[in-house]
Amino acid sequence: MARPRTHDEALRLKLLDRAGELIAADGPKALSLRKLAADAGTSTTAVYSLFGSKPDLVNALYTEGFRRFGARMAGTPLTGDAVEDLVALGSAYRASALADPNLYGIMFTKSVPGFEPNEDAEELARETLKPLERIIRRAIADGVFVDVPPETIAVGCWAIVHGLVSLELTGNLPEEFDVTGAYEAALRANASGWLRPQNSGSIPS
Amino acid sequence: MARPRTHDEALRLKLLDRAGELIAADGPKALSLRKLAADAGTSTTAVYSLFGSKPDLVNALYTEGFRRFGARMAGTPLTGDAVEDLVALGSAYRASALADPNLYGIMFTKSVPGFEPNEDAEELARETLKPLERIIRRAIADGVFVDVPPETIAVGCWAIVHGLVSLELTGNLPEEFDVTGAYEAALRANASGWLRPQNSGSIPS
DNA sequence: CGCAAAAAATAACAGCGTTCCGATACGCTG
DNA sequence: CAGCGTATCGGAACGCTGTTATTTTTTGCG
Repeated sequence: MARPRTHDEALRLKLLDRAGELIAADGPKALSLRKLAADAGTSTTAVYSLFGSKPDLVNALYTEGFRRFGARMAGTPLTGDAVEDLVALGSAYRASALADPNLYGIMFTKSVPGFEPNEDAEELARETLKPLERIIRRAIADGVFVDVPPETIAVGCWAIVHGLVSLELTGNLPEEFDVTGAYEAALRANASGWLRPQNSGSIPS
Repeated sequence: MARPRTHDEALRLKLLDRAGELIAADGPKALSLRKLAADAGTSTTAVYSLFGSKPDLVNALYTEGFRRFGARMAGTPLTGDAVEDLVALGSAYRASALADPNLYGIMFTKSVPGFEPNEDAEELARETLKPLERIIRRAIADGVFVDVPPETIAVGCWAIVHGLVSLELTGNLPEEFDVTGAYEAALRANASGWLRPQNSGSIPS
C-alpha cells in the first residue's frame, strides 16, 4: 500500500545518542536539528516524523537523563543513619550532574529555552526523588528528625544539593576550593539542622 | 568633522530599559535585537554601536541586576544573631529573585545561552555577597559557628538559598506548599547546622 | 503493469544575530 | 558661503536557526 518507513526505532536511538553527544560537547546552544540530521546521515524531516519538534526531542533527552539519574539514586547503598544516607544521596546527585553537566542543565535548570517537559517526563522526574522521601519519613517516624512535614525537609535537601551543584557547574565556587569536602560538610550541616535537639550532639568539625 | 551621534546615553538607557521589560515579560528567548530596536524606534545597528553585541547588552542587564541585588543585600537590617541574620539575608535574596525572575535567571542560572559576564561584572557580583561573609566570619570568631573555612559556610548558605529559589522559580515545588514558611525553616535548619555543639540547643520546631 | 498512497528529501519561509555598504549630515577648510 | 572629508547611521545582505509546504521517491495492491 505504501512505502515502508526507514525512520525507525534504530534511527530514533541514533539521533538521541548523537543529540546527547552534541549537547555534552558544546552545550544546548550547539544542538541544531540540521547538524544533527546531517551527522546522522538523514534529513531534518526525520526529526519531525520521529519526535515532532525540537522540544520533543529534548524531552526524550530529559527522560533518558532522569532514567539514569533515578538508577543512580535508587542504587545508592543506605546505612539507616538518616544524616549519612542524605549525604550519600547528595553525593550520588552530584556525581550524576558531573557525569553529564549539560544533561543536568536540561533536567534541572531549563537550559534549553523553548523546552518544557511533558506530564510523563515530569512524573518520572518526581519518581526519582522517592528514595529521599523514604529516608526522611522514616527519620521523622523514628523521632530522629523534627516533626515537620516531610516535604519541607525534602525540599531543603534537594535545594542544597541542587544549589551546590549549580554553583559548581556555573563556576561560581572560589578558586582552590575543596569542593568534595565542602559539599559533604554542607550536606551534613544541612541534614543535622533537622535533627531533634536530643539527637543533635554530633556536629561535623 | 563628522556627523554627530544620535546613539547616545539616552538611547542606551532606553534600550536597556526596554530589554529588561522584554525579558521580564516573556523570558530571555523573547529578547530579539530586531524587536528591541524596532520598539525603541531605531535600528539594530544602534545596539551594536552602543553595546557591541547581544551578549554585551545582556552583560549590562546582568550588571544592573547585581546593582539592585547588592543594594537589597547591603540594606538588610541585621541583628547580630548569626542564624537570624542569615535567614534575613536569605529572605532578601528570595525577594530579589521574585521581583524579577527572568533577571535572576540571567544573573544566576545562565539563562541566556551565549552570555558570559565580563570580569568587571563578575567582580561586582562577588561584591554583593560580602555581607554574607561578614556575618559568617564574625560568628566563627565569636565561637558561635564551628571553626571551618568561612568560604565553606558561605557556599553552603548561598547554595541553599539559590537552590530553593531555583526550585521555586522552575516550578519544582509541591502544590499547596507553604513556600515562605518552608524557606525560612530550611534556612534556619541550614544555619543551625553550623552552630558549635554547645550553641545548638535551640532548634526550630 | 499502472495507480494510489505513504514516506522521505528537498526547498521554501520566517526569524535570528551579525556584518557590510551606501546614504547622510555635520565641521572644517578654502 | 561652497565643498570636501569623515564619522555615523539605517537598510540590505549573509549565514544560520526551527518549522512547514511541496515535490520526489518508493512501495503494495488491483
